[in-house]
Amino acid sequence: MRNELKKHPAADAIEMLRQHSLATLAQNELERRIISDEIPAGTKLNEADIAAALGVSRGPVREAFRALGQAGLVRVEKNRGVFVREVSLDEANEFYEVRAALEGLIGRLAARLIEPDEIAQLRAIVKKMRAGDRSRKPEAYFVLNVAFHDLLARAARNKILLSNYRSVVNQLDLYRRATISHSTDNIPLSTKEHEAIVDAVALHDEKLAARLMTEHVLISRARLHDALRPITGRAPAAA
Amino acid sequence: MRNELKKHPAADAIEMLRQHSLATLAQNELERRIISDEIPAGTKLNEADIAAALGVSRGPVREAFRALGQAGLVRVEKNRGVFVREVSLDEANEFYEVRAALEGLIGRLAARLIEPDEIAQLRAIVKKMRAGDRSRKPEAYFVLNVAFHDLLARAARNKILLSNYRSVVNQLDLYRRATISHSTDNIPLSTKEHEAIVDAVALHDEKLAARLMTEHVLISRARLHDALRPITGRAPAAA
DNA sequence: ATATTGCAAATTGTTTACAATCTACAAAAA
DNA sequence: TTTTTGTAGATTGTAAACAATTTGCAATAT
Repeated sequence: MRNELKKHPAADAIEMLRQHSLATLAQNELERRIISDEIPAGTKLNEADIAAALGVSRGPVREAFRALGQAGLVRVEKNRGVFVREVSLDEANEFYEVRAALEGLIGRLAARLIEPDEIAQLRAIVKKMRAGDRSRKPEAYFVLNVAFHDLLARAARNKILLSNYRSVVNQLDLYRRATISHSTDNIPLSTKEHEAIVDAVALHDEKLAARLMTEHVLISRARLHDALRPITGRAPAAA
Repeated sequence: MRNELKKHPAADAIEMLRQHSLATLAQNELERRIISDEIPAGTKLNEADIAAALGVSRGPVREAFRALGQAGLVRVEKNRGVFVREVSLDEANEFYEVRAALEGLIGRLAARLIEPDEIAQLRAIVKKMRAGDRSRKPEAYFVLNVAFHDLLARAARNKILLSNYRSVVNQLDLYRRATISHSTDNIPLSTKEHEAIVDAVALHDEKLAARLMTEHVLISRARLHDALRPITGRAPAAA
């Protein structure tokens, strides 16, 4: 048996540097900035500028670009540069369809496999949503909404599903951010749906949870389109 | 209006080189070799060797590695190298769950949007499957099976769904190839399922098509596990 | 024998330099 | 004016050089 050393506090930091190359660092940092809308959709990403900003050379930045391109967060055009991806209305509709299917599976698996403490966490989130209902603070609600859905996605205990789900959500957010800053949505109704979902999951009712999750996504899409129609002036394409 | 030149035959080749950098070329070539099992799962990919084989420098190869890593086809370990991804049995089960959900959506959308000529193509594929039924040629059947499912995925007319579907299938194949070379599966039964799916899609019965597709995937998984149990000696984890 | 240590070679990570392409803008031509 | 052409600068694509880490294999110690 190998000599096991007691873990020193600094070991964490060492392990961090051990696994992360400059390319992954750059990738994580750019992903964070894109998802947080710090760098808005359509922005051109200049290699030299980003390399300078991160204090690295262009090589790692180019590697990060390739990964982000595959993740669908940027668009790479040869000899022209890379741009933060812009998601069209049609693409957003397609993403919603896929997300609805994935959330349906999440609902079913979560209803089957969720742990009691996770149910408690879900109820806590919904409680906060209800509390903030009157204030209608969109960004606060948005954070809670992400936490709610991500917690459920983790409760499904399927890593592949989780990563696919997160990928779809990230790309879909590129659309939402670009249009309205995730409008008021109609928070009270959405919160009621969340409550129904928690109840179904807590009762381990797989079919109901799956159905409610799928419907919740499609209703959210419809709500977003309703909020959008007065702006664009045209009805979104039918699903 | 701009002066439009008639398209010269060589224009295609020029357009090819115009859009593809050496990095994307390397990515496509490696992806092809991995998916075709020319490079089997677990293989270590040496940067210098691959660069030399493709006649390029290491830079583009490293960029390709990053994209393939994000696509889930290779695993990147810092300072150790990149390896063709190995998909475990547990991961394969997770992939099957996700694929079942995606195929369900594909069945529903295809039933809604499929064109007559596509139905004819589906029937032609199934006919070939039936013809080859007696010979039980696994690799020939495998090709037809891929064609069948990919055609349906395209018929769903959702680019996002299509790319997600293909990504899942590619990664799932890493598992199948590594275990048995996609066994005899029980081709007659599988072909019957395909026929039922075509009928449902041709009748535009969305609910039925969705259900049949989902079940088809889960049954395929069960069949693969049945074929596997005599080898591994243990029952696969429950879904 | 078994485990540990210490190089040398191989491999990966990163930077730097160079080549090719695009962009912007001015000059010339229609 | 409008369009075209040419050129300088900026930006991206690729290759090559350098630095850091790992790996394989002796030599040594236990």
